[in-house]
Amino acid sequence: MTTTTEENYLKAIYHLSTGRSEAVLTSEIAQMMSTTAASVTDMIKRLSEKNLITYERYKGVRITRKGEKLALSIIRRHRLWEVFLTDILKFQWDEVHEMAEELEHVSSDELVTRLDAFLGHPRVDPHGDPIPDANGKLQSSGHHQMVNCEPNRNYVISGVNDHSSAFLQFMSKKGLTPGVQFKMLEIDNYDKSMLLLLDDGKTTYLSHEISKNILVRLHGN
Amino acid sequence: MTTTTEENYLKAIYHLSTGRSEAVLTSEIAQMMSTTAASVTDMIKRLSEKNLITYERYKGVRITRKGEKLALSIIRRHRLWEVFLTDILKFQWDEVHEMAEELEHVSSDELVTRLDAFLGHPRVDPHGDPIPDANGKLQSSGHHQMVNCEPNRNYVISGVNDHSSAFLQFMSKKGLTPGVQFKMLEIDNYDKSMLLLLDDGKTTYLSHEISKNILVRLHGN
DNA sequence: AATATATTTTAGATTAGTCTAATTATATTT
DNA sequence: AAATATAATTAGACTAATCTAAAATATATT
Repeated sequence: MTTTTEENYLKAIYHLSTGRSEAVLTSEIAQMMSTTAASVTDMIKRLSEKNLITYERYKGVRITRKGEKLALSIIRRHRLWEVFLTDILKFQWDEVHEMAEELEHVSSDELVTRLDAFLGHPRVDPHGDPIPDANGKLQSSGHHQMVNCEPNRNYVISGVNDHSSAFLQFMSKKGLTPGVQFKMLEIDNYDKSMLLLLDDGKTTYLSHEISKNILVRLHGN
Repeated sequence: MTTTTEENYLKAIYHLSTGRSEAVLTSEIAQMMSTTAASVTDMIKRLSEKNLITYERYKGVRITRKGEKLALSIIRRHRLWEVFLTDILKFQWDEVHEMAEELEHVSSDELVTRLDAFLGHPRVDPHGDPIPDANGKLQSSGHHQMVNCEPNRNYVISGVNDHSSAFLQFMSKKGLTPGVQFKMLEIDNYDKSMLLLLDDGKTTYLSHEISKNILVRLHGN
C-alpha cells in the first residue's frame, strides 16, 4: 500500500516526467512539493523500494511503468472528483482543486467506477485536462498552447497549464473558460502579446506570460 | 487542526459516551479502536491537550462540548456520504461504511453544505441513523430496540445497532431493511426469540441476539 | 587541472502514532 | 486489612515524515 504522502510525491514526479526524456531532479521535486531536498531524498528511497521509480544517486529519478500506472489512477480520481464538484455540486472551476486533492486519496476502485458512470464517463475535467481511463490510458488532448496560434484563425479555449485559483479567477473575469470561441486578431511581434475577438464581440489583450498558460484547439475540430 | 486518527478516536469516545453519565474507560476505547491501552493513553493526552475531552488519571475520560461538536460534524459528514453512496451511486447499505470512513475526513465545510443540499437535506442515513444538522444538533430518532416490542402490534424497521457488513447482509437476506413493515406475532418467554409476519406474508424467526441490534418504530408514527 | 559553486546526500533530531513489557493504581475477595 | 486480580500508565523502542546543518559529489569557471 501507498500512503497519501507517497501518492503526492509520485504525482509530482509523474507531472515532471511527462514530455521529456531526462531524469527528474531532486531539486525540482522539492520545489514542486514545497519541501527540502533532504526530505525528497528520503522519499525517493521509499518510492524506489516500492519499484515506483528508479533512482541513481546524484542523477535524479525516472518513473517506472508501475509508478506511472499508479500516478494515472490517482490523476483519474482527482479529475473525476473535479467534474463531480463542478457539474453536480456547482462549484466554480477555481474552487475545486483543493477538495479534489483530498478526495483523490479515497481508495475504493468500485467508488471510482461508479462515480465515472454517474458522471457519464467524462473525458476531460473542468480545466480541460483529459481523464485517464480505467486502464491508465491517457487520451492525448489534441490542444496546444495559445502562443502557437496564428492570426486570423478561429480557436476554442480547451484548457490551462496554470491551475492556481488566482489564474483561474483571472481567466473567468476575462470570460476565457473552456469552450469559449474566439478569433486571433493580432500577435505583436515585439512582445508577443495577443489581441483576441471573443464570441460576444468584445476584444481582449493577453500578455505572453498569460497566453503560455492557455490551451486551445482550432475551431471546427 | 485535528488529524484523521484524532478524529477517529474522538468519534469512538463520542459513541461510547452517548446515553450514559459515567466516564469512558481506556479499555473500552482500546477495544473499539482495536488497539492497545497504551496507545489510547497516549492519544487521550493529545485530545485533552486540545480540550476535546477531559481526563483524570485512572478515572476515564469525558467528552467536552467542543469535542462533541467536532464529533457530530464528523458523524454528519459520514452519514451524508453514506446517503450519497446508496442513493446516488446505488451501493448496497452493507458496502458503504468503509468508504464513508475515508470520505468523512475530507475537510471542506462548503462541500458538506452543498452535498447536503444536493441530497435534499436527508435526515437519516441508510442504516436509519439520524444525520446531525449543520449546527451539530442531533434529532432524536424516536425508534427503540426490537427487544422491547409487544406482540400483535405493527412496526417498521427503522435502523440497526450493529453496522458490520456481516450483520447488514444477514438483514438484507431476511428482507429486513429500513422501511419494511411487520407484525410481531410471538415472543418466546423462555429465550426471547421473536416471530415476525412481514409485508409479503412470510414469517421470520429472530434470536434475542439479533433483535437487540434491530431498531423499530410503531407503524403509523 | 584546480577551484568555486550549486546540488545532493547523510547525520542527527523531532513529531505523530504505534507497540511490548514493566510498573503502579484501583477494585475485589477473603 | 492484606492479598489478589484487573485496569491504566509509564518506559523504551519503532516507523513515516519532516527538518537543519554538515559532508559529499557534480558541474561550471577560470
